[in-house]
Amino acid sequence: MTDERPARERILDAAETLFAESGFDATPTSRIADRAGVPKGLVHYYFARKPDLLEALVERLPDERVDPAAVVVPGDVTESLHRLVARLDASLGSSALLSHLLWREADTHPAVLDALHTRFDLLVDQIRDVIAAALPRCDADVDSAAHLLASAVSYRHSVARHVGDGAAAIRRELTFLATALER
Amino acid sequence: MTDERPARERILDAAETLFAESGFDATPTSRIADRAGVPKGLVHYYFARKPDLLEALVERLPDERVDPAAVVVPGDVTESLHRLVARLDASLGSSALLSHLLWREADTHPAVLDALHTRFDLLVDQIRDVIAAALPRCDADVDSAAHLLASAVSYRHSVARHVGDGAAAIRRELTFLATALER
Amino acid sequence: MTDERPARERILDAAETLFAESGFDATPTSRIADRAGVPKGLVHYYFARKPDLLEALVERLPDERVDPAAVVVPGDVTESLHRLVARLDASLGSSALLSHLLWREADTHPAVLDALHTRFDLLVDQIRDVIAAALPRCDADVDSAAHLLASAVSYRHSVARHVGDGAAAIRRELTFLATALER
Amino acid sequence: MTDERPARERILDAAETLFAESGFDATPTSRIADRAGVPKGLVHYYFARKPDLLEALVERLPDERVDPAAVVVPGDVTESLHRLVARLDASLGSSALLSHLLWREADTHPAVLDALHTRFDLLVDQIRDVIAAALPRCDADVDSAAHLLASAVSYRHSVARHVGDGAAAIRRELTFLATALER
DNA sequence: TATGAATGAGAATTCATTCAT
DNA sequence: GATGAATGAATTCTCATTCAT
Repeated sequence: MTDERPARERILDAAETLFAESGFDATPTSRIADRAGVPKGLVHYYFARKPDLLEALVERLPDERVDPAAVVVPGDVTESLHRLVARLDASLGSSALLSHLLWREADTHPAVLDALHTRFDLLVDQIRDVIAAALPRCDADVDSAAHLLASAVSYRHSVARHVGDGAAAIRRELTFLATALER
Repeated sequence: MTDERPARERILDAAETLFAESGFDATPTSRIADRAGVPKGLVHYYFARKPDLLEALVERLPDERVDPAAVVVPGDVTESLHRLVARLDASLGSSALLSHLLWREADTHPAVLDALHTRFDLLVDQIRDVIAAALPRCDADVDSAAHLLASAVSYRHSVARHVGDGAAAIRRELTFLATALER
Repeated sequence: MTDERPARERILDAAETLFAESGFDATPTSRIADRAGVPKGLVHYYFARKPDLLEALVERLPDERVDPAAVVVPGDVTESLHRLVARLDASLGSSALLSHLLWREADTHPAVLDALHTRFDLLVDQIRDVIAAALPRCDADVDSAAHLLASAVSYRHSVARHVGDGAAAIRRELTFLATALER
Repeated sequence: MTDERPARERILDAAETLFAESGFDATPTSRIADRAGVPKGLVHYYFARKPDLLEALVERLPDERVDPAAVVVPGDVTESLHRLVARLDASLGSSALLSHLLWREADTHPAVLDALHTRFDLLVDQIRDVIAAALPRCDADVDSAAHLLASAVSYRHSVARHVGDGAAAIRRELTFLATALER
C-alpha cells in the first residue's frame, strides 16, 4: 500500500511546485530533493542538468484539450463558451501555478516558449471550434473574438490570478463577446 | 562635453536592459556594473541589495498615460482605439522589454506585482475613456470590452512579442470590438 | 547651549560602545559614524586607520587610581578592601564594557595588551597599598592575597559580569582574604 | 597508513588553532580550508554558517574533570591543590589557546558564554572537592577560597598567559590560600 | 575642515555538478 | 540503481580606505 509514486515523478512534482513558487533560477536542486523526499544525488541521476527538469515538466504538461461536443450548446454561444472556460479552469486546477511558470521561463528556455505558444494556439482553436459549433453561420470575425478571449483567459491564469473575482470578470467578458458574435 | 549621465542612472539603465534580457536572477550585479561602466562596488553603494535595483526600476517606470483628446475621433471608435494603441506602442518603445520583465518578476517581487496591476488598471481606464469619448451613448458592456482589449494588448507586449504580426492582429481584434460596441 | 561635545569625542564615544558590544572587527566604521551622528568621511579624517580608534580609546582610559587615604580604615582590612572595591566599581561604571573590550582585543592589539597589564598591575598595587595601610605589620603573603583579589575583581568585571550577584560574591571573598591576613 | 583524520575533524582542528590565534572575525573560512588541506566548499558543506564552526568547537571541548582521588593528599591542602592545578595545566595543554578563545568570543556567541560558565563552575567545584577531601573539618569559607583560586587560574590561562612565571605565582597564591584554610 | 562618492580587495555563501562507493 | 561527500566557480555583499571638492 505504501506503494509510493516512483521517485522520478516525485522529483518532477516537487520541481513543478517549487519552480512555480520561486522561479527556476531561485530553486536549488537540493530543495527539490528535500521536497521530493529523495537524496540530492538522485535528482541528478534522473536529470543530469537542471534544465532537463524544466523540459521534462513541459513534456508531461497535461493536455488541456476539451471535447467540443461536451460543452457546446447549439445556438447558445454564451453558455457554450461558459462551459468551455469552466472546463479549462477545472482542468488547470492545481497546475495554475505551472501555467504561470511557462510565462516566466519562456524567455530563457526555448522549449518552454514553444510549449507556451502551442498551448495558446490550442486555446484559440478550441474557442473558435466551440463558437463555430454553437453558431455555425456566424459571419463575424470569429478569429479575433477567439484571440481576445484567449488573451483574457491567459491573462487571468497567469498574472492576474492573485486578483479577486477573475472568474466573474471572464464570464462578463465572454458574454459580451457572445452578444457581439450573435450580432 | 563628456557630459555623462550620472552613475546611478547608468546603473539603472544597465540593470533594466540586462534584467529584461536574462531575468533578474540570471543577471549578476557584476555584469550590470560592467555594462554601466562603473566598478562593482558602486552598484552596491547605490543599491545595497539586488532587489533594490528592481524597485528603483519600478519607481522610474515611464508614465504611459495618453491624453484622450489627442486620440479620440468622435463617432469613430475603431479609429480612436487604433490611435490609442499606436500611441501606447510608441510610448512603450524601448521599454517593451521592461514591460515583459514586470510580468516575469511579479510573482517574486511584491513591488513589481503592484506596479503591474497599476499599469493594467490604467490601461483599462484609458481604453474605457476613449470608448466613452468616441461613443458617448453606448449601452454595451464597455467595461468588458476594455478588459478584453487590455488583456490582448498586454499579452502582445509581454509573452507574444516574439510572434509575427502582433500589431495587425491587435488591429483586427480592436476593429471587432469596435463593431460590437457600435451595435 | 547646543554646545555639543566635539565630533572627535563623539566618535570615540560611539566606537567605545560599539566595539564593546560587538567587538572591534565586527564594527564597521560606518556604524560608528552613524552612532556618532557624523558623516562617514569624518571618522577617517580624525582616525586615518581603524586601529587608531582603538589606540585613542586606550589613551583616554580613565585613571582608576583611588586615593588609599580615602578608603583605608586603620585596623580593619575587610572594611578597607570593601571600600576600595566599591570605589573601583563606581569609577568603572559605564566603562565596564570598555573593561571587557580590553580583554577581548588584547591578543591582536599590542597597545591594548599593554594597557591591560598596566591596569592589572595598578589594581594589584592598590590592593597591596590598602592592605599595608590597614594592617601595617602583617607578615602574611600580602602579594599573593592582592593577586588573588585582583584576579577575582577582574574576572567579575569582564567575563562574569553577566552573572548574578557578583558584588556579593566579591564581598565574601574579600572578607575571607582579610581574615586570612589578620591571622 | 595515510590513515588521515576525517575531513570534518581536520577542519575543526584548523578552525580551533586559527580562531585562537587571530580571533573568530579575523579568520576567513578560506584560511581554515587551506590549513585543513580541504577545498573551501567543504568547510561550508559541513558547517553551513561560520558560527557553526564555533559551536562545534564548543561541543567537542575536552572534559577537564580531574579525579579528586588522584590528586588529594589527605591533610595537605597545599600539595593537593598544587597537584590539581598542575593536572589542569597539563590537561589544558595545547588547548590553552582554545581556553582564551572562549573568553574572547563569549560576548558575541551565547553558546560560548554558556560553555565558559560551565567550565568555570566545574573548576570551582573541583577545587572545593579537593579542599573538602584534604581538609574534611575545615570551617573556613571554602566556597570563597575556591572562587578566588578559580579566578586566579582562569585569569592566568586566558589574559595573563603571555606574562612571565604564571605557574610560580599561582603556586604562591595557592599556598597562601591553603594556609588560610588550615587556620 | 568636512564630506560623500568612488574603489576594489576580499568575505561568506550558494549550488550545479562530479564521482567513488 | 543510489547516495552523499567533495569540488570550485560564481555571486552577493561588506567595508576600509582614498580623494576630489
